[in-house]
Amino acid sequence: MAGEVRQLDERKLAVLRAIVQDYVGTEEPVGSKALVDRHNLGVSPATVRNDMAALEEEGYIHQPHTSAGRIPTDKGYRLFVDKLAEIKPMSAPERRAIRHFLDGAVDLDDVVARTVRLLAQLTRQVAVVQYPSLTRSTVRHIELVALAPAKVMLVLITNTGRVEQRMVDCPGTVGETLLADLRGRINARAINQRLPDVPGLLEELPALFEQVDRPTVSTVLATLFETLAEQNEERIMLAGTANLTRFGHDFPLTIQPVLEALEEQVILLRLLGETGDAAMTVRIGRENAYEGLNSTSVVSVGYGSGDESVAKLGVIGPTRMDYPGTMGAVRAVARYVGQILAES
Amino acid sequence: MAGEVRQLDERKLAVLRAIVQDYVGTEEPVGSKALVDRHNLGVSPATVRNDMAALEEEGYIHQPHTSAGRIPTDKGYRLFVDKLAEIKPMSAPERRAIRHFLDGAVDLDDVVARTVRLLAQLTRQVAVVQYPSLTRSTVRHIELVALAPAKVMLVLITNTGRVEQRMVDCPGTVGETLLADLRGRINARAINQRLPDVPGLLEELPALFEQVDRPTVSTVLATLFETLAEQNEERIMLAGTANLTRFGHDFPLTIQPVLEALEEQVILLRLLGETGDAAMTVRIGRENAYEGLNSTSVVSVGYGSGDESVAKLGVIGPTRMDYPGTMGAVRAVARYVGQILAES
DNA sequence: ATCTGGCACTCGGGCGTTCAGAGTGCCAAG
DNA sequence: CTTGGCACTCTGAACGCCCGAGTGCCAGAT
Repeated sequence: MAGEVRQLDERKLAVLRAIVQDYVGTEEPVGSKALVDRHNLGVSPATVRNDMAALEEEGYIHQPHTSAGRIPTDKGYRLFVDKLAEIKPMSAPERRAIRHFLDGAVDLDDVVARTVRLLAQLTRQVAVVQYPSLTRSTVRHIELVALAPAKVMLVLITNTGRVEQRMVDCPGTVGETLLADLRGRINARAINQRLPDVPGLLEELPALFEQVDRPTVSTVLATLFETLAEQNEERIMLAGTANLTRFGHDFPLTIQPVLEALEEQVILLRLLGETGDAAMTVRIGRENAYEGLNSTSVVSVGYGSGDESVAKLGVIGPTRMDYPGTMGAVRAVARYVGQILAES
Repeated sequence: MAGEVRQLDERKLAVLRAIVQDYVGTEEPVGSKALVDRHNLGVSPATVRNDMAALEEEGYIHQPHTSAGRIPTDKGYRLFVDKLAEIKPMSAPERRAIRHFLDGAVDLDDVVARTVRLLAQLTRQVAVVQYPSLTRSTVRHIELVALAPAKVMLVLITNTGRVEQRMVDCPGTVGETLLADLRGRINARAINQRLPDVPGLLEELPALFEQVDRPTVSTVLATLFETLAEQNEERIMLAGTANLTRFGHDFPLTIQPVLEALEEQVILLRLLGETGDAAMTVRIGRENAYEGLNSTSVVSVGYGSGDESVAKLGVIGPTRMDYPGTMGAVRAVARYVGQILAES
């Protein structure tokens, strides 16, 4: 049949858009009168009421009680984000400020710290930034250092500036020549390779060494592979939790599960993990898998030094948030932090 | 004159103690009747009322409005903590659980992460743990690695398991022999020395090298000293912010400045910095320098691997907290994490 | 000298009532 | 299909009321 999903005509969409905008601004249910006043849709309140009834019928808005204004539902926000809103670009001064603020960073930690604070400030919400993950980055250098006769320190440096170090307890004494040899061979093969590819490239390495040295070589490599694989080392930085106080009126109930979620790196990582690599993702209310965040929305996007994403960042706010502005800020910050990473 | 500070007799103190205990339990102003019911002070409500009047006169308690019960003031809590309360020792099973939970840690990050979670769980408040500071610890090893002709990586490993690394851009090419020489001399002098003492011990080092190498040596040493001195690299880990929701009824107002404070490493570091090294410190309400924490209390103590403290930890909670229990938990956790550090 | 019971007083908070305003749905007319 | 009109609903603020918990004080008992 022709209209299995009933088509909403142009004006009804305009009404929905207006409702979302007003509600986000005032935090109060918005009625037909107020709507026609503030937005000049060229029709009367009565007409708007009819449209509202239709929108409610379709599940885009809902009224808390009879004779109150309307509030967008998750579905309403979803439609708004998908069809009705344009991402609001940052103004030139804002872009300059972002750029300038991030430029001051001295190392990777600092970049991430500045990014997350910046994002929290711009959006006035809770910001989350994932450290550039080891998985996507490439090897800049691998170093082996003898600390004691049978103790070696392994240091891995990535192109994103991240440094990981591990102690390796070797089965026997490790000579400096062996170490130098091993170091040379590892670096020759691994430099500029993506981390997940490295184990494959080093597989045949033990066979190239003398029989007696093979246990040592294998031990070192095992630790290296472990370090490379260690996904759980993915770290996250948070800022702007104080903005939670602006969440809603039914305060403690909403905020507690959110605070709990924010403490669980695992939950946050999963949250960001659901973000598509390149495109910006918006998860609204119930769309969030973790139910503590059922009354929040998450706007996230990947960022990276080159054209591909090495990590994600985003913000968490009430479903009633300024989506165009938030999305604009998130996109801009992701873009600039990517540039910074590429330069360093 | 005899009693410049009016002496509070034994019973009045007992009344104060009872008030604090009850208020902490119920969160409601406590009246004379309720007191004699729950604690068997062998006197009548009327007598208690007289005592209360005296206590109020002295500023230890106060009533929100006429005809309400009494609430302890900061001064009342202070007296309670100083004179009336005994730190509540952990039970044997609790101690075992602490020990067991901390024993599972695999590296320093993990120790700190586990400690802070544990503390938050035990006290049901916000826990803060400072990373073992570079200042107090000693050098285990210093490593120099040539990454490129004029680029050296410097790695500092401390006895607390902390690893710091820096890139050094040298004025000219650095030969491997020079590097080995320098590495040897530095380590010979610095190993097992306290970090702040190291610069003094290495001062004369450049003079021992050939004229041409001195700029390089000086550059490396400068970076090393910088790393040693870098107090601001002191990191802090937090947990239990969700417990803030149990703070009080006048919620958003109390919680916002606290959340803000928790995000500022600087504030937290200063907070912990005020802790006396060995003794446990309790700062109650207004005693906290930072005014956002004026309606909270902070219980903190130093911990360390040997007999001396390398860092601080503590909890932040409402002034109305269970001081004996909290202090017991803080002390126990500090003790055990110290042991763990000493072993590793 | 101290404790106790009694008593009058105060005040906050819960509860029901009232009232105004905002907003709705519906209908009949344009 | 839109509009103005109208009757209806419901919330939230304001008000008044009363109960009860708690106090301070005093006079008498120990």
